[in-house]
Amino acid sequence: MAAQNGKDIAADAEAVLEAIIYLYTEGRRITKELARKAELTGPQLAVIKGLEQIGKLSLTELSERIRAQNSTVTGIIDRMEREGLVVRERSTEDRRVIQIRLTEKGAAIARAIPVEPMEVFQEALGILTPAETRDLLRILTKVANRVRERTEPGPRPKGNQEP
Amino acid sequence: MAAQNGKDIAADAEAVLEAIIYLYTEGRRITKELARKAELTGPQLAVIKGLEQIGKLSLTELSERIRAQNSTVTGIIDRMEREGLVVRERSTEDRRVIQIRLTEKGAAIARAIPVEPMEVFQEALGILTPAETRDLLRILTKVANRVRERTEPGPRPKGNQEP
DNA sequence: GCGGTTTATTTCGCGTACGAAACTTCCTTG
DNA sequence: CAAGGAAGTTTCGTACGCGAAATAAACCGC
Repeated sequence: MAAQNGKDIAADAEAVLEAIIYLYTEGRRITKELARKAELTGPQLAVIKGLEQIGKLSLTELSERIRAQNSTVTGIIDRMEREGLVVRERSTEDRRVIQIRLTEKGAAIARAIPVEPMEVFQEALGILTPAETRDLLRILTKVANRVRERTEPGPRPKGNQEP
Repeated sequence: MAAQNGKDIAADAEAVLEAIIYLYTEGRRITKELARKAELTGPQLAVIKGLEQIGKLSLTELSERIRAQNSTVTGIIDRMEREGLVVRERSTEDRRVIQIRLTEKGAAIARAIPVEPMEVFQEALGILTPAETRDLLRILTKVANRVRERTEPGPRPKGNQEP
């Protein structure tokens, strides 16, 4: 029951990071491959699946959903509109917002792709025992919260010292 | 001690994935911010730190180190060479390979950036008990190996069914 | 109802990121 | 040693991905 020294901890941190990077990039790769069968890119598949579930989303809502900046999503929607997969519609209530919805072509593709990208992970996580899954979630959450604390010191994500 | 049903497991998988995505993207964000202080980008910082450690690397070795394709790294090195941070040298033994090493300017910047991006994670992992760290590593490795099995079926990563 | 601020989206410039094809050099094998 | 393949790098085309600035519409207080 020797306590771990600094070197061990550093090595473990490195290994954990390795694993996280591997899982993340592999997840992206799998999503991309899945999308390719429908002539889509990864982000485009995420958009189509999001719209299929909700039906209609503003550009900002879509951005939050796929974790990207608005300026990025503008480009993605541009290309998808060019391909006839989605349409932009200006909202009548608030004329600043653009609603995005699937065309019939887009909806058909959404229906044709059965699985959520997430499912690959669910399958992999399925080999863990329930206790392991619980532990994993608990420990990861603990680490994530710690990182969050360190990187979001105050309640203001916008203000900074030089105007 | 009821067994978890499918819905619970799906929710857990989603939450685990959330945490992994969060940790990964946050890691990138932190690296990027660190790099910005030296007028670098994230990948450029990774290159400089890699070269500082090893001294000299071929483009392919560098690609593996920063987990990117050769064609991507070509562009990164182009820009870094333009900025006078690195130089390309054709190997005399094997004239196909390009060795990349830091210039004095690049080395100075490497010295000026004290921390490994990794340290933020080590700090965060520091709040775990040794047992938790071990468990985390063990479980993540188990999941990663499972994904690896599923995605690398045989010992030949190149062959496929249509020639 | 006018000026000032906020919110939603787009534009712009730059830097990855990837896969396929081209190019050069090296290495086999007949 | 010549033909052919393999390995290392670059080029090309396309698609993110981000932040800063621009634009347009809504809101707010008075």
